[in-house]
Amino acid sequence: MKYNEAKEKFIETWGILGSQWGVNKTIAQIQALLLISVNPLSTDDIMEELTISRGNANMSIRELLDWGIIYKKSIAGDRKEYFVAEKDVWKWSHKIGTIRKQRELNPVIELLQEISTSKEIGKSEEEQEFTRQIKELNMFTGQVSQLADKLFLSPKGELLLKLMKMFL
Amino acid sequence: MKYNEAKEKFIETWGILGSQWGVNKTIAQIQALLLISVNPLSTDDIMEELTISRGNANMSIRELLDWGIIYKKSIAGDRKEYFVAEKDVWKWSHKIGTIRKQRELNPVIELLQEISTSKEIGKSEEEQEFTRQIKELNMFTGQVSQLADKLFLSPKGELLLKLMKMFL
DNA sequence: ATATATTTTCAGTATTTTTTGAAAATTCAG
DNA sequence: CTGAATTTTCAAAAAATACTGAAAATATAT
Repeated sequence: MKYNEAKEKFIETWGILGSQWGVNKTIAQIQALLLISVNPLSTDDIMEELTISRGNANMSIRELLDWGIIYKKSIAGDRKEYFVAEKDVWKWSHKIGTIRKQRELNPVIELLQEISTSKEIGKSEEEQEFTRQIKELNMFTGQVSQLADKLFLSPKGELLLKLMKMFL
Repeated sequence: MKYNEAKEKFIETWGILGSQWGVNKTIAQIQALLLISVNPLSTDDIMEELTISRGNANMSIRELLDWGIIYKKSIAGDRKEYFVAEKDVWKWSHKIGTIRKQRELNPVIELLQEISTSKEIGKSEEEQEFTRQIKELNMFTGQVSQLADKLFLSPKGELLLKLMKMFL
């Protein structure tokens, strides 16, 4: 595969992956574009490369900045703002993971916790089964969540590497 | 929190979580409903409980059957079909994980692999940076993917439990 | 076989999400 | 300041996704 085809396919595929996992396609594509770019890119560069509107580019860039997985970079003698990606896979995946866990998973975990400990749920077969199932879910998510936190805490995915060596 | 409120909130929250992660809301809600239900439910039961149309219920149920996380169950002397959820968290999350990994992640992994080993990508700074970044991504996804496989292979999440004890 | 119950399909509709583009706001050099 | 360059905002349009409901297909009891 030649460079240009590879680049296009990568950006396209990354966008598809994003949208399948609840990340807006444009946002994923901008990250992909910046990830593989040597130089900082301006909003206009990004608009042109992905053929998207200024509004879309601006809002998507802002979201990536908010996630902390791309940075602003000014270029001397140029009024435009430029952007670069956080290139360390571990760092950006860590950030995405942490933010999404907090925003999306924590509400669920909290609800499971609250239901698990509620004293107001009765003892009928129906209500018991409900509580049992919620508790099981609560335990499971608790475990996964803790493991994820631990993984994310270790620098540069060292723990991940250790685990790999230990178990594979 | 009382049972009815808890049940409603759980189903609602599970639906939201699903849609944030690329799973249709109705599908997630049907799984939630069946998960906490003592008895098998018919299509009509599900339609009524979630106030959705027959078409929607039918198609969503089929998808859950395809994923293998709910089962058909016939009730003696009743012509209707009934459905029960796979209640073992480990089993159903394993199935979802495996299917989504294969459908959505594998195409990306394969592309990264192909680009990583392409002999047609040149040595300009631009193309080198591209290859470097793709290789890093390839290594990372390879590691995560292997760990995931390993986790999913161990029965009942024993490995997960071991990891927890070992590291926390 | 026939009638009835049940399930499936899918064209049309509704809803949600994403994108556009132009106006408004901001920034900054002279 | 002034005005050109740049960025931001957001109402409206477009696109993608999900849902409905009724007709068609299928299954089953008598």
